[in-house]
Order: sequence, then C-alpha cells, then structure tokens
Amino acid sequence: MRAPKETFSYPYPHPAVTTDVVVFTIRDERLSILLVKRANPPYQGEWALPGGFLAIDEDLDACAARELREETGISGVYLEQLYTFGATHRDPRERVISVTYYALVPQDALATPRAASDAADVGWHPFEKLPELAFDHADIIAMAHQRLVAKLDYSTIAFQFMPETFTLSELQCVYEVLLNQSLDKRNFRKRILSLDLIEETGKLCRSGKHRPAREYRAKHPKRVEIIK
Amino acid sequence: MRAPKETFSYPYPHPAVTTDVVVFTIRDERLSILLVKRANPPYQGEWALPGGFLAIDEDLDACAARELREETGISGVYLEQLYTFGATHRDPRERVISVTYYALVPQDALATPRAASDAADVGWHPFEKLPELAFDHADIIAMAHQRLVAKLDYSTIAFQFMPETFTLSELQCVYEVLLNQSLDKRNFRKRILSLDLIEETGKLCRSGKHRPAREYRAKHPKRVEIIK
DNA sequence: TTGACAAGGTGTACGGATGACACTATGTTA
DNA sequence: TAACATAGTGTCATCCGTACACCTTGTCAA
Repeated sequence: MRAPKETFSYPYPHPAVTTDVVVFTIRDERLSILLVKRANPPYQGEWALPGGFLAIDEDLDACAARELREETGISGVYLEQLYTFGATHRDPRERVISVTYYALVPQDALATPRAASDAADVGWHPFEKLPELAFDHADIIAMAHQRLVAKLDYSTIAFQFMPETFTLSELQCVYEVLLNQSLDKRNFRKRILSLDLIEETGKLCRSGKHRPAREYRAKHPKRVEIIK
Repeated sequence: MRAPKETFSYPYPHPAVTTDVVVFTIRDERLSILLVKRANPPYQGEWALPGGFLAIDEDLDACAARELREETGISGVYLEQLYTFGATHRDPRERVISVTYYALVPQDALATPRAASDAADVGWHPFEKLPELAFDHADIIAMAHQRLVAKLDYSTIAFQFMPETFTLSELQCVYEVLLNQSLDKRNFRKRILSLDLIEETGKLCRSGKHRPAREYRAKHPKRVEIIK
C-alpha cells in the first residue's frame, strides 16, 4: 500500500496525518466497539482503533471511510468527524495528528469483520470492558461515547443502529443500552411516534412464543434529524 | 519565524497542518468576527481568519492560542476546537489540513487588535456583512456560528462574551444579538438567576440618566457549564 | 425643588409537555 | 385449550416555559 520509492521533502517539518474511527454497534444488548490488534510496532499486539495514514490526494472523510473498509470490511454506515487529537508525543514514531471519526453500525449487520493485512485480529469489544488500548485511543473512545450519548437527546442518531426494519421494542432496547437505564414503554412509544419519522411496514415480526410485533422502518434511514 | 536552512524528508508525502481561529465578539450590539488582511500570496490582499502553521513540537491548542496572540494580540480568552477541514485543494500551495478553533472575546476587551508582520490589516467585521474571504474560510465561519448558537441553548457559553462585571440587561442584550430575537425581561432574569451561576457584586452600574443597574459577576468566569 | 425621563426591577396565571402508572391483546407452544 | 411471553394502549398530576404590565429609582433640566 505504502511502498516508498522516493522521499518527499519540505522546507519545514510536517506532521503525519491519520484518521482513526470509533465504530459502535449494539450486540447482545451491549454497546460494543470494533478494535483491531496491531500486527506491527509500535504497540505491536495491542488493541487499537481502525485507522491509518491520509493519502496526499484524499479527503479526510474519504480516508476514514477507506480505512474502515480496508481494516474491517465495513462500509455504507453513518460516519461523522469527532475531534482532532494532536498531542506532541502521542505516537513514538513521529509527530502524528489524528483526525478522529465515529461510525454507527446497525445491529444485524452480518459484519463479522475480517482482519486486514496490517492487523493480527479484529473484533467487537463491549464498551464496559475494553482492553488496554494503544496510543491515546482510550481518550478518543471516551470522547466518542460522550458525543454519542449527548446526541441521543436532541437527534435521531440512535436510528443508525437499527436495521432496515425493526420493532419499537428493539428501538427502545437500543435507547436503554445507550442511556444505561430502563425507559417506560408507553412514554417511549408516544415520544418516538410523535416525531413522525418512522412508519409501519404493515408486516409483523415473529420471534419467540408470544404476540408478534409490528414492524417499522425509518422514513429517511440515512438522515439524522435534529429534534426538539 | 520560519527560516528554512535545511529540508525535511519523509518516505511518504505529508500534508501541512495549520490552525485557524474564528474570533467572535459583540461590538455595538452586533456579533462581529476578527479578520486579517493577507499581506502575502495566495489570496494576497483578501480577508482571512487568523491562523498559521503548526510547529512540529507544539500542541494543537497551543498553536491556535499562539497564532491568535501573534496575529491579533488577543490572549486568555475562551478557545475551543471546532472542526478539521481538509479538502484536497483548499490551499493552492500544497495539501493543507486546517484544525479550526473558535474564540470568544469579552465585549469591553480594549482589543483594538494590532496587525502582525504577515498581515496587512486586522479588524472586526459584523457577522451580517462579511467581506469575501480567502480559502474556505466562509465555510469555517458558518460552522462556528452554528456551533455557537447551538451551545447557547445548553451551556453558559454566552458568559464568555461578558467582561468581569456586567448587568443583567447587558447579558440579555448578548443573548438577543446571538439569537437574533428579543427576549422577555422577566423570564430571562428568572432563568439566568435560577442557574445560580452569577452573583451580585454589591455595586451599582451607572450609565445614562436613569436608575442604575445592579452589577453581577460569574461565580466561575472561565468555566462553561452544561445546563438543562 | 420638582417633574419628566429612561431604564431597572418585580409576580402571576395559563397551557403544553413530561413522567408515573397497570391492564388487556395476541400469537406460540405444550 | 390453557399457560406463557411480549405487544400494545390512556389518564392524571406535576413541572416548566411563556405571556403579560406596572412600580421604582437615579438623572437631568426647567
């Protein structure tokens, strides 16, 4: 991918620029984060966020999307710039500025992510018990989580965790996991339906030995609306 | 400042990294932004945001604060990272990633800013009638304004526009300018005082031929609290 | 001295939104 | 056909946001 044949010179020192992505999903009713095990130094063998160096002719958003796709096989998901981390010694190799993003992956996404060449392993880790992380990636995750929870309050960002169709109970479960508290079923339904942003598909969702639930879909699945 | 004696070489191309700062204040009951007129190409003679290149051993926040101080003489003000702009051809010279910040300057700050060596001029411009701007700086300002207005709703960020002591009418005026609408005096006072984040100094503020107003100060002037 | 001026400072009542709360409905399975 | 497990539904009390008008007080000029 990066095969040096020449060198690139500048009259002033330049930092390297990377993008790193905090990928959230909800698995088994737990908020989880996708991590890759580093195959090479520094921090060889430790878990880190997917990410990598910006190509010189590539937009930042494109770089984040590409790294995500290359390192985990995930694409087409919600991706938003988070913050830029640039402390002077956050990478022992050279000065590195990391433009960080966060991504939200729907629950069902059959994303058993595959490891890329420069990763020894890839896997989902529950947010509540993350391993030790390389670089300042624990700080990045903390900020991403903060942003995600804040956005629950004033946007429909949680819909990005849902598959194309879903039931109200499933949606409520996502909110409960993210907020880490249980919600009243009637109030929850009242509030969500009053937004007028989801509609019934007309189908029922059968699962288990009990009454089937109505199936819904987002009217604009890709859109994150600001509410209230 | 940047006197090249040698060159710096890397096995892969590196972008340049800059910080740019959107400096807001309120002057004459108008939201205003500090711009510098560029003394050198590209965009020579056009207005731009204060900012400049990141030193290789300098933190991002420090770079923004330094550029602000060097180019305008302003320091010690509220400064927060906004967003990172990195479109591939936003600077004609080379690939440049701009980590942008916004700053809030108190009303009274006797900041008649002084022009630095690489600026032909420095001055405040009303947000409502900005000149043509260099690079993608108009986009940066638009995003900063959006962030600022959003934060009014759920934080005490507006206090950062106030001098050390101020009256409730002055504070209300700041909110009215930022929200671009008039507010009810009683409701405004009720809401602000109920936060319990400002206190009376005990002094009165005389100005004009009318009843003097009580003077207040923020209990924690440097802190921006999240409210509600 | 006094009266006009101009902004400072104060309370109440209404309506909508939010939060608490419990039972019936329906498909599955044994 | 009965037990089970989740789906689905409405009301009432409380709180919060908003609308609204008059008295107070220092200044200044007549």
